[in-house]
Amino acid sequence: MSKDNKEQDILRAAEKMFVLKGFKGATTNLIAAEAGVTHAMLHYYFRTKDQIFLKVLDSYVGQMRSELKALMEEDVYDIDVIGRVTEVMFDFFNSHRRHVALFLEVAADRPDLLDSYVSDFGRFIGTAFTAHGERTRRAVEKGQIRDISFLSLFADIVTVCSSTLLFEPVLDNLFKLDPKAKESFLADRRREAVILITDRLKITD
Amino acid sequence: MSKDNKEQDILRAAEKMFVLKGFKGATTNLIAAEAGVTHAMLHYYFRTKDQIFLKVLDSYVGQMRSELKALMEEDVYDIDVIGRVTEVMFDFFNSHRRHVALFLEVAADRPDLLDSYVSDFGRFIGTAFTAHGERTRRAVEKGQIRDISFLSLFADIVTVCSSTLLFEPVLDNLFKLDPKAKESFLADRRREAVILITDRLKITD
DNA sequence: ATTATCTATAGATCTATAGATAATGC
DNA sequence: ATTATCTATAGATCTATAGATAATGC
Repeated sequence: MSKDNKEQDILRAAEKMFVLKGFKGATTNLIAAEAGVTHAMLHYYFRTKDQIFLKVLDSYVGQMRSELKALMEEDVYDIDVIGRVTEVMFDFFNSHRRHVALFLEVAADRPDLLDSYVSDFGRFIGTAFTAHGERTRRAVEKGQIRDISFLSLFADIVTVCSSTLLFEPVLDNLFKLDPKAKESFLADRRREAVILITDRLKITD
Repeated sequence: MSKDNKEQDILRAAEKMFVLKGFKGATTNLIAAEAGVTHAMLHYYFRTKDQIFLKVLDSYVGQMRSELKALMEEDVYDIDVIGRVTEVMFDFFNSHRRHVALFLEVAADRPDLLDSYVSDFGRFIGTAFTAHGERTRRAVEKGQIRDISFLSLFADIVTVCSSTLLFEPVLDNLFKLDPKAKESFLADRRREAVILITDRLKITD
């Protein structure tokens, strides 16, 4: 009713449609219909589709980064801790399923939309990676985990946690897994993710 | 010049653009420009954009399946063999990089385009999975590899081999890795993929 | 004659804006 | 008066087709 409501409705609708249909697929008409207004309203509040996207992204990046930061704050050097971090990362990707696909689409098709984040992002990555790189190096030295760089470890975790979720459309539409089967498959993948990461770090001597 | 040439030119251009821009992004105009004809020619030869896509896909599915079949023909029960299969799978995904992303887009947005493959695909998967499921079970029984189902093993390999390549746009556009750095990163990922898979299968007793 | 190619155009649909009207806040 | 909302429409662009013209194969 009041300004804030419609504006928020539009942002919520936009987020839903972007995530569901991708950047190109989420037309202003579709978003407007979902928000229960005419598409002219989107332009009234946000001028352009790009800016709506950036607004949506903005509300996310903050949240995502703090979640990721919390996740990386742990002292990563113990195998059990890394196993738990893997679970948290899996759940993180799981609860942001289609967001990752959206992010990849935009990175590929409209990297300009992400420009304003690049330097910021780079700085965050930079500090996190030097700190964790150091910790990882010491853990390897002390023989707590097998030889690995932090970059490889991070890429390993992202890899095993995100991949299944990116293939979700295949599970849904091609294999036609029913929700129950999918749920149990995903639970399997979560266990497997932890096994893959921790086994790789165990010292076999 | 002759009919076959233009028709082939169009298919080649279509494949290139679909892979580069995705299904939605590869407009008939773009494909026509790439092929050096007017877009009316695409309709003359193939009637619709959907049919062009299906023609392109057709030429691929055969090739991909035979590659995949060759890859799965090995008796999968020895850790070294599985390690080599992982390398082959990584190279397979690497040489079909953007095809996987295209496939995921179509599976999500236009699953109807894949309908004609579903039953066929299902049959292939079905036979392959029962055969390999049995082999895997025996290998586990004989103590050659640690307890795992073939489905999990297959999903593990696909996961560790495909993920990095799906994140390629992020490496290119956000991290702005130069080709040299990317190449060495990918070589790292390839080694890591093998390590992850084989370590998970080793008997630790 | 048949096949290949182009121009022109129809009909959808998309983003964006102009301008009229309704609602709200003094 | 200002803010919010809608209708109508401009201007791009996309897929698809009709119909004219050029090239090719008898």
